[in-house]
Amino acid sequence: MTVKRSGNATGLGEFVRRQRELGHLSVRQLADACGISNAYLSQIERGYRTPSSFVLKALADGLELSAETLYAQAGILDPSEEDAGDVVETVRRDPHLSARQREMLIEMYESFRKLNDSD
Amino acid sequence: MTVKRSGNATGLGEFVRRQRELGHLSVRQLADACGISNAYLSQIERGYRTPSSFVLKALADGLELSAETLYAQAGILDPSEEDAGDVVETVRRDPHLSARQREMLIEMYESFRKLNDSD
DNA sequence: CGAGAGTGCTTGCAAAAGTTAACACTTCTT
DNA sequence: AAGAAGTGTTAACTTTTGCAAGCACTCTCG
Repeated sequence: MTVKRSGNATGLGEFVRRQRELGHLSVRQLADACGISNAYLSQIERGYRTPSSFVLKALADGLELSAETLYAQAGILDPSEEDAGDVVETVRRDPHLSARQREMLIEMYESFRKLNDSD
Repeated sequence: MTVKRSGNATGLGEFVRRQRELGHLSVRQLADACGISNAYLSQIERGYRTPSSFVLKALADGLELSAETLYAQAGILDPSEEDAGDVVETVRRDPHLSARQREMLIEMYESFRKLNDSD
């Protein structure tokens, strides 16, 4: 195969592992939720295997995040196509919220970020 | 693998073939453009093979359509997930949050919206 | 008529994906 | 202390992916 492969495979694995740990799931729990074997998930997380589209999709579902995010992490979707967007900016621009509500959401978001960083 | 597979695999193949013919490309031409073998492309189009994420991405590029479109055809991406923009989507895509944190933010956001609507 | 060159398709194989069954380790229970 | 149950990982295996090489066919051209 001439197609570029596995350039970001490790990045994907690390991302999956981080997401799994943030959700306090064991390898077996997530693997079961995804319908794949725990051994395989372990290998994916450590960059020894490159999951297929279907497994990637199942992982996204199991981790409860959008498939785009995972695909972007895998280096499959162009950044321009996925563009995760900045939560803070999007909240600021939302015309349906009051100023106070915006503030609360942003504060909540940032406290989550801070929490996760200190893990 | 227990993950649902190849449900739409044939649909994908037919779609690729249609797109290729619309572009007046031969199997070999598209295969070359995608960096895959013509034999393999032929099998994909007739539903005998399920292309990996990387090949799918290459096919999208070769056919000059967005990866989302192809992934949707493959039954991998939900069509609803295709457009970005609002707060909920942005939160769902944020790679730095845990599943629970995402849920909390979204719930908070939606309760705000509901509150505001009833004014 | 041939000889190229174009079309899609089949075959056989190497390499990668993915599974089952174990392993070594920790933690909790009795 | 020992056993049960949880953690992640390894090894050996089967299945699928993806390719190189070649097949059969059509069309064009000298």
